[in-house]
Amino acid sequence: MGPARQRPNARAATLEDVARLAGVSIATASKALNGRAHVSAATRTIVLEAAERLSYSPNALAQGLLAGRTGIVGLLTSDLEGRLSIPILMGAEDAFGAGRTSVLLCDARGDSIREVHHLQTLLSRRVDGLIVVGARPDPRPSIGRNLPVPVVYAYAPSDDPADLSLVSDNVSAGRMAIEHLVQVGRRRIAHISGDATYGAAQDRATGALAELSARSLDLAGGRVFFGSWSEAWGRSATRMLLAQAPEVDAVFAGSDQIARGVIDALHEAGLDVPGDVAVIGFDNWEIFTTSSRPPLSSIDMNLETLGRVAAERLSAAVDGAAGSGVEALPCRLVPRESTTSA
Amino acid sequence: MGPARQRPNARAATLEDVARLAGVSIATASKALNGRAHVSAATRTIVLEAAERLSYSPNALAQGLLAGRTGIVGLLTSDLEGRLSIPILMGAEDAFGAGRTSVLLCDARGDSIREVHHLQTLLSRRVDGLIVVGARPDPRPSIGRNLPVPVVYAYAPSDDPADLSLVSDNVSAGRMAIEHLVQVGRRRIAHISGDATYGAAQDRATGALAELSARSLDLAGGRVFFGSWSEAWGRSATRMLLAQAPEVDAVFAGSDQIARGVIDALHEAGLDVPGDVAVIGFDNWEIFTTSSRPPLSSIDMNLETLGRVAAERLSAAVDGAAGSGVEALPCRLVPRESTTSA
DNA sequence: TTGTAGGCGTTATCAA
DNA sequence: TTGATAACGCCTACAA
Repeated sequence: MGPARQRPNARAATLEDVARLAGVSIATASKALNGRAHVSAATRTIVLEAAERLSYSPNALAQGLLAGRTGIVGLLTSDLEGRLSIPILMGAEDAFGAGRTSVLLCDARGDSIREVHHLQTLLSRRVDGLIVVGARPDPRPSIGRNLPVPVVYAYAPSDDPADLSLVSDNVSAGRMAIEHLVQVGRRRIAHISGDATYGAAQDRATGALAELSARSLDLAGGRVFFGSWSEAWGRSATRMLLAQAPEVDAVFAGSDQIARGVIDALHEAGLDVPGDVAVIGFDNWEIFTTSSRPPLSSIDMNLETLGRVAAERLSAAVDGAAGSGVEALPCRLVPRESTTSA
Repeated sequence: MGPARQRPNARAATLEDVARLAGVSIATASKALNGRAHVSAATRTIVLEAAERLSYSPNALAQGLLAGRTGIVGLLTSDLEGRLSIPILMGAEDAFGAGRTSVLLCDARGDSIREVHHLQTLLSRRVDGLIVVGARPDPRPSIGRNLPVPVVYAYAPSDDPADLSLVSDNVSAGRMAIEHLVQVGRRRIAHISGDATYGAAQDRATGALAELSARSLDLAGGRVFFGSWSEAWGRSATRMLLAQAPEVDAVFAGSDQIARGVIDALHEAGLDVPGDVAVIGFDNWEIFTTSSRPPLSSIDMNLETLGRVAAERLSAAVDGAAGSGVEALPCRLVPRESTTSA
């Protein structure tokens, strides 16, 4: 019955342990610890000391059972690399406020069976909300209506318009890229992008073409060079481009990897970046942008913001009607030396 | 009282709802759903149908409260990019068996205050175990003894020998790299690595030197080129190397990024890879190994295995004494074209 | 100011 | 075979 000392792997102390050590009832201990009124200062002090001695930390399970909310949100992803999920997760953590809400991360690895399985596990754990992150920025199957928790899709929108989806505004990002290149004095701008079946690739191209057209400029090379999201494609497309439009003075690449291939090929052709040709990438993936020669300007999709807004929408949905439809969030241009003014 | 249809955001059904719909007691419904004996086949069918109709899924909180275990493990990381945590997380998920155990991911972002905070949150949520993933492969501060749950450190070991740590066997990985290069016919091998303050860099170099010495070979360039974990360092170190030891026929790079810089500089010097010089990297980071020209041989740290073993050790620790000390797990060599036999 | 008691959803024990 | 009941740890009306 003496004061319990910490022992290796001691079982966690309960409120009852604290109350007993403090010589008060469980109810009083609870009030004291939660800062409720109707507790004398002396009693409060005694209880707090007892809790301290026992390293008491309240059992969040029991609290959750009672409160009807767990303070946990599920993050269901298919993003093997984690390069999408992690920033989104961090944004969500920030928005919820560290400690108040935790994130349960489940990777379905592109397997819909596993996804359903994870979904059921998350629902069983009574998460307060769900963020679904797709692997590519195109509509993906909804995980279902009538779920007992609010759901927000991030990066990849749901194919059900009744769901709420948050995506990057790729159209305006395309405009942004062109606008920037024009501002640094370029006029003969080409666009080398990735897989044409990606909606994001189409959207970026649409935005870029719209902005060019608004400025009465033509696309260098006469067409968008769609291919694959690889460095190799960036190289070979650039060779084709140089053959068709040797006067090109800027390239808007659909990804940072493509941009690296573009720069590579430009160097091989004896051209200087940005002296002869300015290059801007997409994704702002640091390992590419900073190791590139010269450092690569790029467009950041603000994934942290996506996560933050997802968290806000979930919080809003808990107490009120959930939104629906697709919400496009702005991207951000990060200028570096590859597009320095000539 | 009629059968409840699913409604948008309907509250989750409880066991009591199922029992009522099936016309049995809560106890019977529980037994039927859990496949326990002493339930008639007819009753079981009725209960299962009721559960199905209500999309019943048991409240894991209530189960956990009773069972004294939550089926959740915490993953505490400082790995901003997620390139360590995600593979480790996936390995752990696999080992636990999907669905039986979920992983709560917390990123401390290198901030020890935040780390303590996350730790308390995780303990409060009564996780069954904790995996701590450091950002760099050197001893890191222990999160403390006498914790009420078992802890395994992965990638970065704890500085307290009483803790259990799982790390990659960098020494034997260094031997492995040299052995491979020798097997493809190389004799004049150099080692360009990263920051010398990293224990892993030292270990890999130690292993490499030991293997060279065992084969009576000298290190090309006469010393290990320590620098930084960057492509730029790979390039400049290679230039120095070529000036000092133009006869070099292989380079063991301390990371894939360094290896890319090495290959770059070799190409600039008019040398062929692997024709003139073979190059092997470290980390087996796919975006680098496959986009490299030629595709880069590399050493994989088997992070999934690290996660899997961490999960196994945690499971073992739950029912029995936890281990302690540092356990080194083998790496794996992935050959590609950059070290094809000459 | 303090303590008693009920309930959150589930499982297990024991009686019917 | 079934069902009432007691936990698990916590919070909160309400009673003392």
